[in-house]
Amino acid sequence: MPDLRRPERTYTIRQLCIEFKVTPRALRFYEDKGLLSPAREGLNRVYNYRDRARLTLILRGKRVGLSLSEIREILDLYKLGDDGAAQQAKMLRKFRERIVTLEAQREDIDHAIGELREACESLEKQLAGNHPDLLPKAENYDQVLRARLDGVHEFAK
Amino acid sequence: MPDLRRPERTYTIRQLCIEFKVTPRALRFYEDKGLLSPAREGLNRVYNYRDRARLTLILRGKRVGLSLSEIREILDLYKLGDDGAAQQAKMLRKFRERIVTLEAQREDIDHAIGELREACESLEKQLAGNHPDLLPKAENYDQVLRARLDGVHEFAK
DNA sequence: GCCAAGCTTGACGTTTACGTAAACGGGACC
DNA sequence: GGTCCCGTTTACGTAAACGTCAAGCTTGGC
Repeated sequence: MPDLRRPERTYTIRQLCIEFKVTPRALRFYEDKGLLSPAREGLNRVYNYRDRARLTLILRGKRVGLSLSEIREILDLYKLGDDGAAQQAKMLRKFRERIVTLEAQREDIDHAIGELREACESLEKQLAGNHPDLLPKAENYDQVLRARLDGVHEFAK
Repeated sequence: MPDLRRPERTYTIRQLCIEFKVTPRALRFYEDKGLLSPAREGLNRVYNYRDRARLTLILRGKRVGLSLSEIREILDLYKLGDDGAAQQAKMLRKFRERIVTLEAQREDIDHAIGELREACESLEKQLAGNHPDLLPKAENYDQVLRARLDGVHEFAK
């Protein structure tokens, strides 16, 4: 019996689904699209730690707004490794482009957060004056913190 | 003839499309979905500065990954203003939720940017050693800066 | 031996955010 | 008077990212 914390550890489709809060359909879909290619044991899929790492990247990519095909491109580029210098140069350009895009997105997000904070403050003031009973309390930091430490992301949607 | 910089300024659909780099179809679609409601001059749409501001918010929302219906919700909440305290409380909760989501997204983006930077550095080193001719130069800061000052965002896609 | 649980592969349905084409109206220009 | 050009509505098409059956295999438990 293998040490469950070792890289030799493997996962069933369901285990990964539960851990990352996705459906089996999604994982099969990613496989269809060439983003994952787990081993098989008979017909059943067997995911290893590399598949798990790729899934992490896939989901992160999704969270920052990349399409599956864009994610696939990046994953493929990684895979190519040191195939040819020309490929590497192309890869470098792509990465730089992506960085610029992401930085712009970051600015948008900061902007949005700023506006939302202001709106919250103004709302809090109004409510504090008129209906302090209705004033929802700020989040429980303990909970938020634990969720983050657990790697849980249930904020989406 | 009105001062074009004043809030009284109005816009045709095409003017807004060019300024924000969207298609007429998109603006009509947003209207269908209740995100915009420009005045009419006969059949023709006439957008004022408030419509323009809403469009700015719509596009920013899109950039940070909100769906049109989510954007509509937020816009509607703004519109409600000080209708009822209960509505305000709901709005406050929604805004706080949205902030948490956006902060998580920002972390993802930072993470992704970090990884991409590392990958770039490693690629640059390899290329510098083997094929310095193929090494693409970092972006022209002048260009990037001017684009930003112009409010141009052509990084997407 | 059988049934339920969990896996598999199709295959069709759904939502979102538009694209695209058809058919029409009204000014401006030549 | 024709013809662009810009605008309109209506309507069907599409790509992405899955959801949702349907039908079948296999494996453990009773």
